[in-house]
Amino acid sequence: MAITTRAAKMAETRAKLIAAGRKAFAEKGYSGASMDDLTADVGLTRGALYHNFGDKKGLMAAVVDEIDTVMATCAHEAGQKAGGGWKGLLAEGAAYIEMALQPEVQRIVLLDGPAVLGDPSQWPSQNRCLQATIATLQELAAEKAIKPVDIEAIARLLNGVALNAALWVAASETPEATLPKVVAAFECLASGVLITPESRV
Amino acid sequence: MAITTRAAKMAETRAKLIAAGRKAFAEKGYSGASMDDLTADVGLTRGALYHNFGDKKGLMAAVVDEIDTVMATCAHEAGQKAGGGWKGLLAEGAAYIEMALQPEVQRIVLLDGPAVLGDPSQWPSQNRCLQATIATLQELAAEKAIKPVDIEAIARLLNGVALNAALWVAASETPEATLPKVVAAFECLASGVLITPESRV
DNA sequence: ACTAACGACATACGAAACGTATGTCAATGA
DNA sequence: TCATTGACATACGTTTCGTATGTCGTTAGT
Repeated sequence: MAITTRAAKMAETRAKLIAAGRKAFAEKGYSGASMDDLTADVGLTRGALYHNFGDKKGLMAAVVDEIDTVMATCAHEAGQKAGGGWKGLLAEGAAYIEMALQPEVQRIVLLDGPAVLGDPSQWPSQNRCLQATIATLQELAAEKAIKPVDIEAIARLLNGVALNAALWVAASETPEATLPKVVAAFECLASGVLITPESRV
Repeated sequence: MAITTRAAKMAETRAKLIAAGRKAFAEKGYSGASMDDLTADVGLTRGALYHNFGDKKGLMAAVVDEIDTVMATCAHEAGQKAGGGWKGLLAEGAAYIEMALQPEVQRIVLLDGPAVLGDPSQWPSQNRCLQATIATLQELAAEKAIKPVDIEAIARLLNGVALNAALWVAASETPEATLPKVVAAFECLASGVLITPESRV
């Protein structure tokens, strides 16, 4: 069944380039990554890259989208597993923070991503994550559990807190010790939107 | 009094390069800024740049430090003017958010800065701002006004929220309309650290 | 089945831009 | 006055990106 149709081969090429991009961007940063070296690592040349992704930034966008999509999915699943609602929201944030312990995530998504692709809130993958947060908040708003504030604003800021918290944990000298403190602080700030101060749904 | 001692001339050279750096980095981004063009704009060459700042990153660090120091000072003054304490903390955050409406701040400090210089919480200027926030929080903690959480964690996250909020406002299509919503959301989240839910000191 | 067209990728080329190594000129100190 | 130092300019080599062109296998039409 090793039939190699063109489409399959091209998909394989794209996958190989994205994988090489993840590695190179994570290890050397965006500007430090050479497209010559990167493509040679998987037995290709820059021709394949420019044909598939347009330019260096195009590959970066594909890499960021892949990583960020996985992050959003994992965070959402963590929220569902926690039962949704308020606890789900907290679990989602905590999951997001923990994922950023990975150097790959930190370097590519948190540091170089915004510089190369612009404000993260404009990324399609971030929008998916944002929509999930907004949905949860609307659910809570319907239950009159949270204050009457702009939901999108809160959702964006909450995501931003998680993202920033992740950055700090990653840069910390003792990430394992910092993580619980950050998660607690995150939950503390998040509780600001609750009407009943110590509500634990 | 136009005595041009060497030290004064060198300081003037540094100032001219930093000013040119602010302009070039703001308009073209870090990687897009050419050191040849940048230095030529102020009647110098790359020789002066590499002699004074070591490399391109060195100039970027000087530019970021200058801008960020001004931001920290302004934010602190806004906090003092609001009377310190809880209201001071909110005013500080709001001031920080408003400053990021400037494209120069957004591009250099919020986007390229972290990518080039690493996690902002490691910058000396950010540390000064952080210390101010920590001091205010400790003051509130002494009054038993806030929950018993890790103060440094809260301070870092609060700064992070402000920074992220600023980024969103700046990227927004209608910054003026977004700003009040974001500030309200910021205050909402910040209130999470308060023990008494609706405390307005 | 044969050929023409197309798509995927390689190769060659030109144009920056960075960092360094070297050169130059003015200011300082003995 | 003269040697030395420091601030800056100039020249050079290397690296890298993006494009323009070339090549080969595959598909479609007859």
